[in-house]
Amino acid sequence: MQKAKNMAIAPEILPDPVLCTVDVVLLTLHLGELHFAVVARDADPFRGVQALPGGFVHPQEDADARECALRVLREKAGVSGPYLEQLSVFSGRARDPRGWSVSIAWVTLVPESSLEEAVGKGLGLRKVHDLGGLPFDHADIVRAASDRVRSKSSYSSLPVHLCQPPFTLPELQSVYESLLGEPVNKVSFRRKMAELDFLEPVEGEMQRSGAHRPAQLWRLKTRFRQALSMTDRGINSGT
Amino acid sequence: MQKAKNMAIAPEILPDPVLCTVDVVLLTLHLGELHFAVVARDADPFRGVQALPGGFVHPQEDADARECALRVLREKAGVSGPYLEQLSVFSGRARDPRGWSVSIAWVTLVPESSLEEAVGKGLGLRKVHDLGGLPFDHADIVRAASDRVRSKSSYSSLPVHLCQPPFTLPELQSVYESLLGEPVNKVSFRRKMAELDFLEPVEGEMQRSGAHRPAQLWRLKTRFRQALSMTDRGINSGT
DNA sequence: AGAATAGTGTCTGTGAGACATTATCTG
DNA sequence: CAGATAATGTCTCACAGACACTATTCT
Repeated sequence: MQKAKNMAIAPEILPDPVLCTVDVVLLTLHLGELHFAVVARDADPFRGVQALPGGFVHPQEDADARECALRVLREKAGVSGPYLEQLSVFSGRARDPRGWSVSIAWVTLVPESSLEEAVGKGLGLRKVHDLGGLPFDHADIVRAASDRVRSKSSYSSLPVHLCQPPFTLPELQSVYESLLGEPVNKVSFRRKMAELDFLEPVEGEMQRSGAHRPAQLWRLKTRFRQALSMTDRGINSGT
Repeated sequence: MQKAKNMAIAPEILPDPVLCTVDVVLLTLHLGELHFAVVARDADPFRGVQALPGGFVHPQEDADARECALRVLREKAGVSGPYLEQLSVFSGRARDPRGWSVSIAWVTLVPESSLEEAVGKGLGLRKVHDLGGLPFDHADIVRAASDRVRSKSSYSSLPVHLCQPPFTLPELQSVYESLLGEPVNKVSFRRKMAELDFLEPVEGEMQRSGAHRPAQLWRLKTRFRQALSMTDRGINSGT
């Protein structure tokens, strides 16, 4: 990379500076309820307050905003290689006392087991409906994230990222039910999973909780680690 | 560490500057095909090249990014009060020779008739598949916009914004068919419009092209000017 | 009257949900 | 063998699409 300060901008047309940040809504399922991760802020404003993991874009380190979000996730939650989707931009002069700011918000879904170490080091988990005391417009961001995830859950493979592979279909079904907030018909659910075709069986079975037939174990097909599998006709409530 | 006092940010923790811009994909239907608007750039880089209407965020003028996009639309395309939806953020150090930049991209849909004046003043219209010669990553942005609009068209009221009210149901159906790229079943289409419930009849009828029964005229219910009406089960092809 | 398009009634096949049944484990 | 849960077979009803029919205009 030899490219120096090639294209300078004439000072008179340089716009006023905008603060450019990234915030990540890290979602996981804890005791059957959707939670998001918070960390204590280490600087003003709101020093010490629990907030979404985030930070300024570092143009020297981050090739783009996705890389920035991945860095934040690595540094603040010890998470690597997760499903990561851009949510929306939250912007304006009112949301941050330091000035006109842009927050590029991301959503990521991880199985609870992948957070154990970070939770030991101070990462917090809060229910997505418990939004009190969040700084900036982080409550809006979390609401947008959980709305997005819930609505996508009804017609896509998205919820699978909350399951630690390998997992059974009954386990995955209960994850869908937690997100959708209602029971799902078992036969329809399995038909839909077959149609979406994002799972592959893992050889070997699990027996868990003793006295019953063992269940087949499954994992996500690798080509769906970032792309979602979607269907026109959603998964509906059942039984 | 941080010695940030009240509002000021200590210089040592100030991140490198990021260029913050807005780009708008203005879509309309021309001769039954989806087109996007371009304007000649009035400054380097790419001065004189046809590009998406856009520009730097002006923190003094724009309360937030949506207001900025609306200002751009007003100034460069003479459009006011359109349906406007945030598309995505395009970011990184590679997309703009001036440095690490963020483009907050928006999509807007307008009826062709509302562009007549601006087209007379130099606004260009290009087919969404004709992406040659666009600067920056504008081709990616247009692709993302048309993909988004096409996919939302199958299950929402989105295409209605391409129709100048009042319009007839056959006219609206042909707009849906243009976007979906396939014919739609008339009975299903009308059932779906009734279910989505975003239209209201306008008193008076139109007769057009003479010799046949006149059609009822419709317009969008006001509460759907920004919000979309959505359905689980999409509009599918027919006949 | 006839042509042309708007708008509706109705049949049918597909597929989602309900329910019943089989399968396979533990104790 | 009983009990528990996994997995599947099958019936039914709702709804999307097909098709035919009616409605209303103009020439």
